[in-house]
Amino acid sequence: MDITDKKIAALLAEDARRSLADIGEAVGLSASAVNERIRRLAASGVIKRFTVDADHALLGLAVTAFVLVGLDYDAGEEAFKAFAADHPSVAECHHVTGGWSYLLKVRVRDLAGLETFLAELKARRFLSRSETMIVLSTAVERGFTLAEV
Amino acid sequence: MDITDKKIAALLAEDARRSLADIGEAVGLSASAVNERIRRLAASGVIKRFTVDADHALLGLAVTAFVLVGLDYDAGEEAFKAFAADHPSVAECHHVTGGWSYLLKVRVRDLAGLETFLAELKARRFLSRSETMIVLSTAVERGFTLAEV
DNA sequence: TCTGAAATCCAGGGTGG
DNA sequence: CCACCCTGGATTTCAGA
Repeated sequence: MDITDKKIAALLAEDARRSLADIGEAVGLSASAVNERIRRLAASGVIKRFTVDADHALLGLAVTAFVLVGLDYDAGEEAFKAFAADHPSVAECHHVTGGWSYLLKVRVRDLAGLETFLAELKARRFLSRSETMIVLSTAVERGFTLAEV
Repeated sequence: MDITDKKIAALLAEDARRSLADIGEAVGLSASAVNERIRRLAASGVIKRFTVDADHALLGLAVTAFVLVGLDYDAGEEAFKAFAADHPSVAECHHVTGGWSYLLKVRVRDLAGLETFLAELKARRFLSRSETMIVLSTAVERGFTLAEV
């Protein structure tokens, strides 16, 4: 896990389809050496998976929202996490410090879909309170850059 | 943009290194037909980019936090967005509805790094107020699943 | 669907810390 | 001695016809 590995990881985060030869040129290694490093990065878990960024609006999920959840602990924290993991609208679920228990990032087709989602949370008695912030626009969304490492 | 395209996109979101033949088998198409569809998905912008999910903790970014920003509009909204776009610690920046202007997702090495980041925001007079939620654990983090489409 | 071109993967051997 | 790198060829994947 040296600086070269980090450069390779950053290059892959930008474009995972870059050829090994290209990456090698950028970091000053042969294609096979790069291949071996990527294999190790994946094996060690630094690279969790190869994936694609999709444009959710084009896929019919026009609305993104963040939901601050004040959990009703009678309902069970594990049950809540299981619900979040299983629910297809939940893109992220973080346990956070502060006045709220969890922060959810949800993606739904439209505002009606958001209302349905919130109704589900209420029906299952997970909420003691909640606050929803609808995303109007996203200025930045990225994996990571080298500078921050 | 039919159901097959969505299936392909979902499969790629799970594992972008799956072979065309595998994907073809899953959706009932030949490898080259899949190849052509992926090319179109990328060209049309449904697939924005191929990338990797990295384990930020292993890369030395142990702390993730969400910062709710109440913008001081004298400082300039465009300037703030430019700051967020350029700052390596900012993973996401969303303009949101509700009592706060922006929601930032930041990744830093440690709590000292978080403090430094907040100090930068203050030094540039972007904040009229702010609230920081540190991520204790992340239960869900994924691209998208087919069910939600 | 087929085919040439390109990328990836693997084995072997070499080099430096 | 171990970790890492390079070369060269076999195999797979890819993009266009």
